[in-house]
Amino acid sequence: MAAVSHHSIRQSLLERIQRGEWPLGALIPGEVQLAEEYGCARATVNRALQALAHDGLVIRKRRGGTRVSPLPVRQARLEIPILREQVEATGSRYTHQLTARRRTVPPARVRDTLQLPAAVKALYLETMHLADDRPFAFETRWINADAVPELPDRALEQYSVNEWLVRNVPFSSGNVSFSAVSASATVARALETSPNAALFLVERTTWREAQFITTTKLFYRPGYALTSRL
Amino acid sequence: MAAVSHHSIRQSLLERIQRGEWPLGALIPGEVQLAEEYGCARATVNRALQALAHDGLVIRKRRGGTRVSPLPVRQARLEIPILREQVEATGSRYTHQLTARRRTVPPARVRDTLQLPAAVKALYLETMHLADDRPFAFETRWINADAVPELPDRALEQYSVNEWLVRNVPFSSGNVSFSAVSASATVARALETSPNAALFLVERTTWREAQFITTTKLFYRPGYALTSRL
DNA sequence: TAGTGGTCTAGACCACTCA
DNA sequence: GAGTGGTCTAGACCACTAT
Repeated sequence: MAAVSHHSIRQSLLERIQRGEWPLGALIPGEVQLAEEYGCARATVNRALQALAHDGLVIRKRRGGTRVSPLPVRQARLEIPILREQVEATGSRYTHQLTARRRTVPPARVRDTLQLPAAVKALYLETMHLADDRPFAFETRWINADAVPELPDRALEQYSVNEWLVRNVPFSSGNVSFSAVSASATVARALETSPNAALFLVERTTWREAQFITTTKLFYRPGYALTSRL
Repeated sequence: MAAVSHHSIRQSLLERIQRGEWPLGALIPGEVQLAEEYGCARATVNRALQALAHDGLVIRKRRGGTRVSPLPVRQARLEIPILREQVEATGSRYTHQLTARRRTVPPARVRDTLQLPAAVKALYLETMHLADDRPFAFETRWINADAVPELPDRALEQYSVNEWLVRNVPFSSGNVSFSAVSASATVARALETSPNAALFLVERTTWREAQFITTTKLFYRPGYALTSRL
C-alpha cells in the first residue's frame, strides 16, 4: 500500500475541508496542483475528488474547478434489509405467517399503482412477521400475477413472500416511502397494539422494465425506529 | 464519447444481470475477459464493476472473482434537505419562527446524548417551520454551547437555526433516526393537530471530532412522507 | 502458489464552460 | 480560446484468498 492512495487523499481532503481550510463554497486547488502536492498522479486525486463529489461534499465543474459544497446536502444511505435479517440481527428468532391469500380485483388505488387493466385480478397477501413469536411487523401486499412466476405453496413454508420475490424476481427498480400512520382496527389487532397507535409505515412499489410487480405496506410495531449514519 | 464508457458497460452489465444471464450468486466473467468482450481496457471494466459493487449488486473478492449478489440488499439514498428547500420544492412559501430560546441544564437523556458534564447549561431552541403560514414541522433542539460559535440574533432573522448551523459548523458527522410517535399535547398544539395524531419523527445528533454539537427532534405535520428511489 | 481484483502511473484526448 | 474536470489506455505491481 503506497503512502498515498485515493483513500488517504480523500480522507486528507475531507479533514482539510472539515478544519475549515477552505470555507463553504470556496474553490479548492485543481487536480494538477493537488497531485503535485500529494506526490501522485492526477488520476489518483481525481478519484478521491470524485468520491467526495459523489457524497455531496464538493461540487465539480469543468473549467469551473472544484468547490466545497455551499450547502452540503446530508445524505443517509439506508439499507432496507430483508425482515428476517432485521429480526435476527437483534438476536431474536424470526418466523412469519401467511394470514391471508386470495386472488381478487384490487381497489382502484392499487390498480393505478400497478397499472393493471380494470377488472383484472391480482394476488393479495397478508403476512405477519414475528420476533420471538411476538408481532414485529404486519405486511399487506398486492402482486401483479402476470409479472411473476407462479408462487409455489412449498416456497411459502421456507421463505416469506418478500424473500421469495427477492430471490426469484431480482433487481427490479422501485421506490420507497416512509411515513407515520395511526393503526387501523385491523392492523392494531394484528400487531396486538391499541387502535390509533402511531406506527412506522414503509410502502414499497417495485417494477421491472415497465412492468409493475408488487406494492406493499409494512406496518412496524410501535417503537420501531430506522437508524442510519449521516 | 467512446462507444464504450464505464457508464455504458455498467448499464450493459446491469441489464445482463437483470435479464438473468447470470443467476443470483453466480460467477460472472473476470475483468480481463469482459474487457476483451467490450473491447476496452481492464481499468474501464473495473470501474463499472466497482460501481455495481458499491450499489450492492455484485460481490467482488480477490481471487474469488465477481458474483451476482445472492441476496441483493436494497439501498435507498435519502437526501435530508434543509427544510426551507423541502418546503419551497412544493411551491410553498417557507417561513419559520423561533418559539423558545433558553439556556438551561438539559435533562439526563440529552446530557448523555451530547456527553455533557452534569449541571452544565446548554442552549434549548424550539422552531416552527411553516409552509404558506401553515405548520409544516416542529423542531426542538439542544445545542452544546461550547462547540458552537455564539449564535447572533441577527442570523436568526434570516436563517433557521438549522440552516445557520449548517452554514457555520459544516461537515460534522452524525446519525439520523426515523420513527413514528403520537403527538404530545404540546406538539399537537404547535402543529395545530389533534393529540395522539401519528407524526413522522426525525431525530438527528451531530458531532465533530468527538465533540457533540446538537441533537434535534423534528416532528412533521400529519400526512408527511419521505420518499426515495430504490 | 496461482489467479483474481485493487490500485497507481504517465500520457493522451475530449467536453464543458468561463472569461 | 484556454483551463478545468472526465475519461480511456497500456502497463505494472500489489493484496488477498481459494485451492
